[in-house]
Amino acid sequence: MSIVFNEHMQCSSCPIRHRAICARCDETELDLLSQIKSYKTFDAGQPIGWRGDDLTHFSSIVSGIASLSRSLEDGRTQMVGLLLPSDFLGRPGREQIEFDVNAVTEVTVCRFERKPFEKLVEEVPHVAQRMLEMALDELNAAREWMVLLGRKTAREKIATFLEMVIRRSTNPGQEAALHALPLTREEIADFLGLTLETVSRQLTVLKKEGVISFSDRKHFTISNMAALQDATGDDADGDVLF
Amino acid sequence: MSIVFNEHMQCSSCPIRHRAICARCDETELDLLSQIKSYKTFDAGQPIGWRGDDLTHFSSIVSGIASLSRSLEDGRTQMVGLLLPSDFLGRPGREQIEFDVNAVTEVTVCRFERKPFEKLVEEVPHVAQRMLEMALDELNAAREWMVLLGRKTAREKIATFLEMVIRRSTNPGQEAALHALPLTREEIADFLGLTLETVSRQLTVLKKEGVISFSDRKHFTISNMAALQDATGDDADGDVLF
DNA sequence: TCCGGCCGTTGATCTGAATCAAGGACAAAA
DNA sequence: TTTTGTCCTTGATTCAGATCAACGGCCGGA
Repeated sequence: MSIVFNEHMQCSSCPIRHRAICARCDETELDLLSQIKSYKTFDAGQPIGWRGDDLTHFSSIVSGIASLSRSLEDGRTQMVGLLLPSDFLGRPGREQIEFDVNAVTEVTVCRFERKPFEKLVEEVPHVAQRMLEMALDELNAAREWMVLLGRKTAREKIATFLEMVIRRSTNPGQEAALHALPLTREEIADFLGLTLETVSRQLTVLKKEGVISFSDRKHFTISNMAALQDATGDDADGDVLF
Repeated sequence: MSIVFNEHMQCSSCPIRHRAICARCDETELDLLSQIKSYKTFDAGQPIGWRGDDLTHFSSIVSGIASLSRSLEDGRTQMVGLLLPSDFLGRPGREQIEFDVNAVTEVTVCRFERKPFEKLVEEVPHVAQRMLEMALDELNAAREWMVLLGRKTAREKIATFLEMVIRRSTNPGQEAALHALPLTREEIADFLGLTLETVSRQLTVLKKEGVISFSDRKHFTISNMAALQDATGDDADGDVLF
């Protein structure tokens, strides 16, 4: 059974209450946010917005996964971010969206109209402080990702990606657990700066080596975590990418 | 003649007064910052800090250029940021440096000890607000850079890089002007996810095509801006990368 | 002025991943 | 059940950029 998000939803029972932009807010501040919030759900595969569109709302992902990407004219596409629950979408001070946003799975967002939200950011320091923290986390993740895109081999990219998936999954500790891979091969390719064929081949190699195994296209298990770590190309004291 | 940065330097006559983290501060707030600031200069080529070092100070670049980079164990290196005057270094809430920092040219920073600065970020909303703006700008730049690293050809990378250099140079309008290229070929390669040989070759190609010309290794002129733009692979309504 | 050490250029060759191409598996629709 | 479309896999071939290698130019120090 899943939660229903509507005007009756209380912030206090929100699943992202302590991780989203409202994390540092007290009850009074939460009330201010609450007054300007509304929920919206997008079907899997639906565009949430295109680069250049007017930025009418700021949103927090409440459930589901959205992608941020940019395309060159000839169709080459690079994903530049994956938005998971509690991640924030939109940037104060800009009037347009800067990247294409798509719902990878069904996505529900908690959103705020632009003007009132920008006013609130000025007036409630706890919101700006939390947004700063989150922006710096994302900046770090983006920089780690730049290392992957610029310098890692296809094999290292795939291994790093799988490692990230299990670290960010709902049961991160359990390496033997079945992990969901919500992206298609093409989406993974756009995330890693590869082609979908190369993604498929490298997954097959890791499978043949006994490092991972698939129950179906979208679910896998780690059979040999040490080997996966090794294949990432990162130092042993590896960093947290997201 | 260059400015001397010492304890007598007044914030009001600081070259980055209106762009750095203090940009939104009023005189009173500036005074608080002023009480905990000091200056430090690093020679060209010197390391400013290594990943994992204790983060003792937060710094604003006052003059010069610094680089942020990460290396894999086998020596492959990816630059993940170029810090120009007014850019900020260090991240509240972390106790270690997360990337290697090097002085590309001689660098002077205005710096603040960690604890008092973190306290100040909590107490002076204008600082957190400005830092948020700057972090979001950097995040955007990092994401644009991810597109370059993941999807652009060597030629497109070089053209995009040159375009960025002239946009961020001190005389951005003047396309006929002589522009400084403060990085070595190897540094450019580490920035673009290429080898130094490929950088050299692509610069030669653009030179032979009459798009750019070099007066010496570190200074060039744009001869054909339209051709350079075209070679970047970006849409005509190109974005601002930094 | 000569020497030694970067730094940069250019050439030859190699190779990892892209591209081109053909099917196969699966799920939803008819 | 068959059809249709999407997603994925696998094979053959190509090619952009890496790698390996040699040398040239410039600058600072002796």
